[in-house]
Amino acid sequence: MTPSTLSNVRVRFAPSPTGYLHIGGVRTALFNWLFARHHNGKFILRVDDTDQARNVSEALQPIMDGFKWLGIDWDEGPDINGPHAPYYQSQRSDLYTEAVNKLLEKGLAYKDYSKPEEFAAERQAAEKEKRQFIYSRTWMAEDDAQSAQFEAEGRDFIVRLKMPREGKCEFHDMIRGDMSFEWAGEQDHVIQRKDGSCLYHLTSVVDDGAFEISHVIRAIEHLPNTPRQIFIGQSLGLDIPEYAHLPFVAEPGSSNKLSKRKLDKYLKNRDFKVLYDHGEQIATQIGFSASPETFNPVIVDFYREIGFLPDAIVNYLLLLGWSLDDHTEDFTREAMIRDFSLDRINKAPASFDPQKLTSFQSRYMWRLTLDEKLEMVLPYMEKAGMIETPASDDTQSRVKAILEAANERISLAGDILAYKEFFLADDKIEYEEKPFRKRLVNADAQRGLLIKFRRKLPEIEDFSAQNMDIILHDFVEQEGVGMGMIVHAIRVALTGKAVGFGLFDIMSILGKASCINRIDRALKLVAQQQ
RNA sequence: GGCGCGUUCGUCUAGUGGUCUAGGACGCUGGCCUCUCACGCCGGUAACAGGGGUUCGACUCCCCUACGCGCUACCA
Repeated sequence: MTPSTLSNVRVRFAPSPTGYLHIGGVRTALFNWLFARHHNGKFILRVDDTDQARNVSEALQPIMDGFKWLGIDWDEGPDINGPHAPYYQSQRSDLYTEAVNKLLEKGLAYKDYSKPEEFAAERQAAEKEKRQFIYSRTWMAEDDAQSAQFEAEGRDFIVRLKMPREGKCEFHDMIRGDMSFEWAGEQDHVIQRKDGSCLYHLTSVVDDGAFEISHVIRAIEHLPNTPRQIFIGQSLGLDIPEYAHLPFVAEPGSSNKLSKRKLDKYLKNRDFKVLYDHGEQIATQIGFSASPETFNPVIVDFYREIGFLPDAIVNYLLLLGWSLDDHTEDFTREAMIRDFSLDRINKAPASFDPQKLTSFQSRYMWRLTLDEKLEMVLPYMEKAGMIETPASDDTQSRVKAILEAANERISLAGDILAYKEFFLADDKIEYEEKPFRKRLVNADAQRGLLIKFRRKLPEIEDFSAQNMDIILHDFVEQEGVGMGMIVHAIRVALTGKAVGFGLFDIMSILGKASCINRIDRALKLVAQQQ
């Protein structure tokens, strides 16, 4: 499919205002967005708020913010409107009522005066006999006279679709091919409640028609709903859109659908655990600006909070159910818009893999320039109280030096918080117990070397990494020992840690005075322990 | 129960009847590099759900079974 074969592409994503943006929803929205952009069409956001009465804007904001952060923009929708406003379903009820009336007039829907118990009894009887349930339409009123009669009995009505009971509904799915469903398998679905409010199938079809939606790209769970929606659309005389049903996103290591109702469970999921713990460590240091309920690896806020790059997430999600070929994995926005096509979407569910997402994130992070990294990292350090706000030039250059030295060790912006020892006063360093004992307390020879090395420091003028490299190598050569004999002791004395980036970088960033102070203090603490 | 969708390494996937002793990526793993960690480099592990057809030939087409998922709501 090339842009020239399709014109006037209009697609939509219809989130309900839940207060957070779910990762599966992002993927569906992304595919819609990509399809629209590829065909120079429009991507529309419609708010599915028929249920929620209040706080819609509050619950919608995080969703719109999430999309904006991810760089998924819409051409028509709540905050910007467009030719078919309003974009809130709660504000379009007149249209739905009108549609219901039209259906009623045409005899393609009917008022049903059954009481819920009566209807349920019929259904249960069918279930008991293990036969398919087909409503008897006993309480169906097809004209005013019948209605009056039922109403005289004190009955209320709801509106049901008068579904065909023979023949087939056939349609083409752009991902799955030709579909065929028996009409007999369909129920007389309710489209309007007793209180006049309308149900999803009706509202969705009416709005798709009103918005002139050309392609409905949505999750597979809607596939069996399609016949009844086509029925509604045809009954209303609307153009039927093309359909494309996406495979769902499954939980890590499982074929269960990733659900927004199982947030708590996911915190315990084995594959999510590592990511979550990593994130939590960062979030606790900056004081959780995301709400705890949305701090969850199935929600976009989580990733934003701890310093993921939107491009990494989008690139990862793109490949969850879609591929270009057998080797291309990195896509710029331009490339994905250019290359995206519905016919390369997979049919099978794809399970969400936090590890692979993380590997995309790392790659994207590493590609950033020093200044870009600085920009990302500074807010985290400020929020954690590690540096002053705004950061002085001195601080910024120290952070840059750390960024350069740490290099690939930083995958998320929040990872910078692991280097707080460079911003602590020399007498505030905390020593990790095990390496402190192993490299200093219980290592007489190493400690001896450290003391010797310490004595040389005051004479050194040039504390650059290059020079410290030369000096230390000379030192071990003179002593006739390997680097391993002294390096660990110095590192522990300077940073309190067993692991970290290159020692020469550490010394250079810290500078002469700090190095001396920290070694002296470590040595003093060792003496106290002996 | 009925209807529908799906099933290639642990995971994401390539594969559209012969190029497949099934390719790539993430993960895991052995080694190298090395001041630790990370990066990088070289190597390894591991899959066509099962059974019948069709065909000279099937991962690719058809059927059945199994398993998974969904719809069957006055949810979306």
